[in-house]
Amino acid sequence: MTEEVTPRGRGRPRDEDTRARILSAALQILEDQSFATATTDAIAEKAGASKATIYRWWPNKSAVMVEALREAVAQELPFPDTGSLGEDIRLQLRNFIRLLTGRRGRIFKAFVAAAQNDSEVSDAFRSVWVRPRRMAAKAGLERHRGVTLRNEIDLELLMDILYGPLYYRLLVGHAPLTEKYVDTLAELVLRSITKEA
Amino acid sequence: MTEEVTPRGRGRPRDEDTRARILSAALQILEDQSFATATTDAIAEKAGASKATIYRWWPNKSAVMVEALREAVAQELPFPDTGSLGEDIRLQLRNFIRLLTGRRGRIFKAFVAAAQNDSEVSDAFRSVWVRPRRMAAKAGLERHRGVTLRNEIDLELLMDILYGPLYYRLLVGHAPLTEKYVDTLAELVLRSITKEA
Amino acid sequence: MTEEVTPRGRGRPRDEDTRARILSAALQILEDQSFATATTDAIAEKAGASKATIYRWWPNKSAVMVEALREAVAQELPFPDTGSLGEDIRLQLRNFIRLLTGRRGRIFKAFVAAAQNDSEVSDAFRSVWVRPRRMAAKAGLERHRGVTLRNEIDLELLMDILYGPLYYRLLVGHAPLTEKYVDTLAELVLRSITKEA
Amino acid sequence: MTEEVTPRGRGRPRDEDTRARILSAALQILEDQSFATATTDAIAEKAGASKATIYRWWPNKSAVMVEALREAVAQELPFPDTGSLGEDIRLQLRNFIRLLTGRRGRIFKAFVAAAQNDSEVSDAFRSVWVRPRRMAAKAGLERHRGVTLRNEIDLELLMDILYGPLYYRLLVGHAPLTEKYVDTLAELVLRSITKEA
DNA sequence: ATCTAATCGAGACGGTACGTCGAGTCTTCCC
DNA sequence: GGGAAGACTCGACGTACCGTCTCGATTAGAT
Repeated sequence: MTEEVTPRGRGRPRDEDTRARILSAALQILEDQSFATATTDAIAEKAGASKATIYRWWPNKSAVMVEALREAVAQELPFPDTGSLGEDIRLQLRNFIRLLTGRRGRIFKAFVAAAQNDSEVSDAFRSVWVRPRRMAAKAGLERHRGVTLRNEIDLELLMDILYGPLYYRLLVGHAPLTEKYVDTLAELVLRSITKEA
Repeated sequence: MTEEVTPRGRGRPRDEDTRARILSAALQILEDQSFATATTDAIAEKAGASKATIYRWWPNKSAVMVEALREAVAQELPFPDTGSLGEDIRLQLRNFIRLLTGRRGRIFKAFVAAAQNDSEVSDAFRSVWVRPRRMAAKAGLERHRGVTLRNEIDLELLMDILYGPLYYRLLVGHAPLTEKYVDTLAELVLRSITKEA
Repeated sequence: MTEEVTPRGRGRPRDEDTRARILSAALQILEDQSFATATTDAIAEKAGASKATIYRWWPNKSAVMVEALREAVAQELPFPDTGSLGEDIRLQLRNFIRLLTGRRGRIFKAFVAAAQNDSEVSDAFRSVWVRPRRMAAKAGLERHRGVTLRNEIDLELLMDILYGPLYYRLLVGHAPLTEKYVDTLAELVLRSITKEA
Repeated sequence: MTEEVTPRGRGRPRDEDTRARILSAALQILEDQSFATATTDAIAEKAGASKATIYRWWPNKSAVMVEALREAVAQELPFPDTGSLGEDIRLQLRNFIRLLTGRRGRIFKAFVAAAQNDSEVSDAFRSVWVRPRRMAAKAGLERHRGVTLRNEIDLELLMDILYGPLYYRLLVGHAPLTEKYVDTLAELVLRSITKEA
C-alpha cells in the first residue's frame, strides 16, 4: 500500500534500520515493562538512536507505539478456514487468547489504557488493529452465512460477543483467559447463531 | 475493615467534610475533563484542600480515585426483578449503558486505563465495582435457573457475554452503545441460555 | 530596598539556604569553568537542588547568573578615601584589577559576553554592577572637585577613561592587566584632570 | 600564509562563489539579527549552501565567523594623516564609532562575546582585527612623536585610553557613542600627551 | 568520449542542554 | 494535632542547535 515509489528525494534517505530498531525497542520495552516505564529516552537508548530522531519521525511517544503495534500486527495469524463454523470460531478465539496471554498481551493492555486518554492512540488502535482484524474475521464468518450460520445474524454484534468477553477478562482481570474458557464461550455463542438443522 | 471506632486521639479529628470535598472533586474532574487534567494539584484546588491533606489520607492518587469510585458506586441501581429473565437482562443492560454513556462513563474508561499499569487500582476496581455488581447480577439471574434459564449455564460466562461486549465498545470505541444494541445483544444471548419450552 | 517586610505568607517559606546554594554553585561554576559549562543541570547538582527549583525562582539561566553576580558584588570594596585624588584613583584601579585578574575575572568576562546576546543580562549587569560602582566612584572623585580635580571635568568621561582601558584589556586580552599598567594609566590620566598648581 | 599553489588535484574544484556566499551570509545574519539566530543551519540556508559544505571548509562555526570578519575588515578605513595630532586622533575615533554604531557594531559585540568562551576566536579576533588596527594607528601616531606628541608616551597605553572607552561603552552600553563624546575624549587625552609649547 | 575524483545541496543522525510539568514529600503558620 | 499554602526533589517530556554522516547530482581533469 501507499505506492512506495517515493521519487527518492535529494538528501540522505531515512535510515530504515534505525526506524526498525526504534520500533523494535518500543515493542520490547512495552512487552518487558509497563507503558509508564517506556520513556522516550529508554527507547532511544535501547535502539541506539537519539531522541531527536524519534521526534523527527513521530509527533510523540504514543505515535511511536502505534507504529510499533502496526509492525507487530503484520505478523499475526489470518482467520482460519476449516470449513466448519464452530471450528473456525474456536480456532480464532484460541489464537487470540494465545496472543493475549503471551508477552504481547501487555501491549494490548497498554494500548487500550493509553487510548482512554488520547484520541489519537484510540483512532490508531482501532484502524491499525481492531478494524482489520474484525474485517478479516467477518469475511471468514460470512462464508458460513446461510449454510450453518443463521441468515439474520448481525456480524458486528457477533464480533462483539466473541471478542468482548476476551477483552473484558484481559482488561478487568477478574478471571483468567484459558482455552477451556473460550471453548465454552464458543459453544454457547454457537448455540444462538447456528441454523437449526 | 473500617469501623475503626477511632479512639479519639488527642488532636483535632479528621475533617470529614474535607474528605468528601476531595472525593467529589476527584470524580467531577474525571467526569468533566480528561484524565490528564485530573492532577493532584487540580483536585486539591477544586476541593479547596491542600495536597498534603490528600497525601495524609491516601497513599497516592489512585487510592483517591478508587475511594471516589466507591462513593459513586454506592448510589447505583440494584439488579431489577421483573419476574422475566429476558426483561431482567434487558433492563440491567440498559441501566448499565445509561451509566456508561453518561458523564460517569469517562470514569470507567479512566479506571480501566489506570488499572493496566497499577495492580492496586486493578484490585480495587474489581473489588469495589466489578465483583459486587457481578454478584448482584448473578444472584438476580440465579432466581431464573431451572425455570427459564437452562440449568447448565455458567453464570460467570454469562456475565462476560452480557457485559464484555459493553466494556469492549466502551473502551475500544469502534461503535456506539445504544439501547437498540443492548436489546439485540440480549435477544441473541437469550436464545442460547433459555430452556426450550 | 524593597521593604523586606513580606507579611509572611502562609505556606512553607522559600528555603533561603537552597537559594544561597544555587547562587553559590552558579558562581563557582562560572569561576571554575566557562559560561558554556554552566548548565542548569550542573548548577542544580552542585547546589544539591533540583532544576525545578531553579526555574521556579528564575526565568532562565542568565537570571540566575545575574543574581549570583549581585551576591558576589555585595562583598566588594568601597571606593577608597585617602585624601589624595591620585592615591584614590590608583587604589581604586588596583583593587579593580585585583578583582579582574582573580578568579572573579572569569565571571566578568562571562557577563559581558552574555550581555551581548541578551538584553536582560545587559540591563541587569549595568544596574547591578556597573552603575552602583560608577556612582560610588564618582562620589569619591567628586570630593576632590575644585580642590585638585579641575572643575570642568565630566566625571562620566573620566570613569570611562579609567575603567574603559581595563575592560578593554580584560575582554580583548591583547595585553595583561598589571599594577604597573594601572599606575601608568593613572599617572597619564591625572595629568589631564588635575588643577595646575 | 596561503598561496598554496594548489597542485590542482583531479576532482571538481572548490566553488569560490559558495565560499563567498557563506561568509556573506554569516556576516549579514550577525548584522541583521541576534547572535542566537546565527545558527549554522541559518547560515547554510541563507547562503543557499549546505551545512556539509560549511564543515568541509571550516572546522566550526567560530572559524566561519572569524573568516567572515577578516573579509569585512579588509574594507575598513586607513589611519588618517592630516598633519595634526589632534585631528588625526579625532578623525580616527570618529571613524571608529561610525563603524561601531552602524550595522557592523553588532558584529563586534558578537565577537567579543564569543571570544570569552573560545580562545580560538579570541586569538583570531586579536590577530585579524585588533592588532592590525592598533599597528596602523600606532604608526600614524608615531609620526607625531617628538613633534606634538610627548616623547615618553607609551603608545600601547595611549591606544588603550583612546579605544578602551569606546569598547567599554559598546559592550556595557551604559551610555551612547556619539561624536561629541569622542571629541571630548580626544580633547582630554590630548591634554596629557601633547608637548607643552 | 569516457572515466574518476572531488564538490555540492539536501537532509538524516547522535549527542547534549534547554525549559516545563506532574507526583509525592516536607515545612511553616494558623486554628 | 489537623489543615492550607506552597516550596522542594525527582524524573520524563518535547525542542533546538551542533557537528557528522550519507545520499544523488555536478563538474572538471585524466585517460
